[in-house]
Amino acid sequence: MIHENLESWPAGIIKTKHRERMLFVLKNAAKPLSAMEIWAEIKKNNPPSSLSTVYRSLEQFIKKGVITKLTIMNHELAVYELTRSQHKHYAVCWGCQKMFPMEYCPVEQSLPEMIGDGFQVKGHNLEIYGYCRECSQQ
Amino acid sequence: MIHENLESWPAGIIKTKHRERMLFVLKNAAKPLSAMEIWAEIKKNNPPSSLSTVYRSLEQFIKKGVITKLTIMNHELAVYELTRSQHKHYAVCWGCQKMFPMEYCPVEQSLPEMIGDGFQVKGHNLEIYGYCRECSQQ
DNA sequence: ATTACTGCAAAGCATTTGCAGACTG
DNA sequence: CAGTCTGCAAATGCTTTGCAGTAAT
Repeated sequence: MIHENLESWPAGIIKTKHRERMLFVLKNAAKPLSAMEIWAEIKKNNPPSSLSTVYRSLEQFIKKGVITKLTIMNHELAVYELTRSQHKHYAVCWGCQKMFPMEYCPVEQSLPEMIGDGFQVKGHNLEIYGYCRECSQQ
Repeated sequence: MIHENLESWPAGIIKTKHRERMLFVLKNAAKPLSAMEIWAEIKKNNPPSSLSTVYRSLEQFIKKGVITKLTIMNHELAVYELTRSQHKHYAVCWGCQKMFPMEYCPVEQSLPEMIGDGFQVKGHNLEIYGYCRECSQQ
């Protein structure tokens, strides 16, 4: 078991065991997690716990900007990740559904020129689709 | 009422009144439509009709590549649009939820260099978020 | 003490599925 | 005629909500 304390706690959110665990789990996740995946992790250390609590806490974190909710094309579940100062995009495999983080963001530098009509840009979401190395070989 | 015949009918899909109407509706839509919005349009001309038929036909069209399903961040509904040779992206307003089509795609030219690890790119999805002119003035 | 969080169970809602009948080619 | 589509109703599955009890400040 790893030490779970986070350096700082987001303002305006009451600290509980479950929520500490939630942030820890997301912080160490290699990919965005669904509510049920987060719940499964919490249950290991903090039973009892309920899915509805996870959803309610997610809602709080999202409202504070700590967590970002992603809805991936052709996935029915929503997934969640920590809001990072340097955001990531993912390549999603149509074969195995795995998500591969990408470092490069092609949108950043060309955004301003894209938007006319007084649209005030606050952020963006980009997903790449295709087949990962394993799935494309089959 | 406008003449509704489409120039060509997608191969491998049985032609019915409902489905002709579905494509017509999507062809003339200014934005991607949800299944329920499509259903509402169909009902005007072809009652009776049912939502489940719309979903089943959408599935067929998607499988043939005629229609593309989009899942927009922070919208709970999926929306659908005709698959166009020149794809579009949308700016989604956090205020009024309206979707504004954008002509420019910043991803196209820089895609190849982004993907390592043998990931075979088949497509992408990009959404811009923010506030439209009306909503940002409030 | 007051306010907010939690578990449980039930409700909500978009989407899917089963089935019998109707339509397409 | 065979195979597919359709409407209706019921089921599914993720997410939300109500409520009574518990924990946090």
